[in-house]
Amino acid sequence: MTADSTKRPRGRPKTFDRDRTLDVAIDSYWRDGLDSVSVNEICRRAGISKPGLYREFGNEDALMDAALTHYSETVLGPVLATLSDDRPFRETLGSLIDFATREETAEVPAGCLFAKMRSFRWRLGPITGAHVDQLRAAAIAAYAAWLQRCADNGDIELPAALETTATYVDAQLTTMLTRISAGEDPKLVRSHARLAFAVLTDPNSADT
Amino acid sequence: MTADSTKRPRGRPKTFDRDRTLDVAIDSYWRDGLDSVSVNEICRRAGISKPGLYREFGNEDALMDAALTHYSETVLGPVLATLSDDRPFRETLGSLIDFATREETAEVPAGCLFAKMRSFRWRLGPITGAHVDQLRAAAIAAYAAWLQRCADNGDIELPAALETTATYVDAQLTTMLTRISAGEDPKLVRSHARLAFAVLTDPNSADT
DNA sequence: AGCTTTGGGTACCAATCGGTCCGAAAACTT
DNA sequence: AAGTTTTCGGACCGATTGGTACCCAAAGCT
Repeated sequence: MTADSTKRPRGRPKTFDRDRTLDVAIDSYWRDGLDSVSVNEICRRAGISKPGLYREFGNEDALMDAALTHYSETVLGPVLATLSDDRPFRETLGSLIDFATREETAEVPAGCLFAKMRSFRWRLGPITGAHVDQLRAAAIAAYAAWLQRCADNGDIELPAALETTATYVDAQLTTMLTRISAGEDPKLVRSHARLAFAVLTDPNSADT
Repeated sequence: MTADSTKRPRGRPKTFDRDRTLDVAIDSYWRDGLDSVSVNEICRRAGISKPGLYREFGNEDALMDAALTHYSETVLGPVLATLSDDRPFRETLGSLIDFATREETAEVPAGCLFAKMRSFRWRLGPITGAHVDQLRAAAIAAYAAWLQRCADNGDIELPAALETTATYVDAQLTTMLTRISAGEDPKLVRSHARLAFAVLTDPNSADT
């Protein structure tokens, strides 16, 4: 049931390409950082007019939120979903580290748009800001569920309270993503990841 | 030999207070972040005119550099100097963590101006940027010397190459400072510090 | 007093920001 | 052909940015 000429609505046909604009916005924010890409710049890169963009998204806050929504559906969701797979702890952790230290390609920038938005948190508008908070809570809950399951399996031993450990994993991964985005050497960051997660992977003596 | 009325230079006497202006700049950059304090704002807060500031410092880059210089002399230097004290590893590490997770007071903002500049690195001007790079290298060298000495003493066992371990300590402390600046709970950050540095403080089985 | 020297701040500059007004353009309906 | 409806984008808005031209005030020297 493709729209036929008979189904054409009244008025001038729309030529604004929402998806393409969103792609440009995501890539720009992701690659260059939220604070160095203005609305003007996105319009320039997407080859659209500013009123067109504002008609479609409303304002900058809503544009960023739309970008985050699309990003979380296509990138973040799948990554967090792998936490539910029943694989050995070390294997899943390795996947997470690989994701966090992925090098930049022509198609996909390094780092993570969500991580960038988190470090930009206090400058975000109310819509995007609330969305970031919600996604952050969801990520930590996913980490917690994963860790709890691995602890129940005897796959790991929790080195601290579940909540503390989950936020620790979150903080370490976020830091890695930030550093990769900043252009640091992925090899070095991975070495640091091994040190940071040794407290989880190594059988260590319990101390005070 | 205080300058007497006889030693007065020609011309109109200077009323511009460089030290006070620098104090205002440091406090503003430190407390509010480099990216949210404009030159205009600093002039407003210091109660000086913009040309006055530009006559004294030249441009924004040089002003930031002057702020960083003063900060490194009064805050950063003393902290890194404690690394040369011959105290037990855990004690020195504890001091570093206390410094990094210090809560904000009326006089001293939380976090660290240098850490803020590092996360702002690619936006800094050439002068301040080079200065930050140099201070970063100095900090890592100080960490390396400290760790090497503790390893020689048998106080710790290096979990990785010296350079890797030194940059790891640097990265973890910087992350802590950033998170404290972002308003995170110091208690939680300190818990995470215990986890992150367990690889250094705990006697752990050497693995691959 | 006048001249020189130095420091002061008002008022401006072009560029950019997020955001909007409004008339032209392109389709369908009559 | 003449409306109606909808979307289009050029040109504009006020605010803010880093930075400066310029004129005047305040001092010592002659």
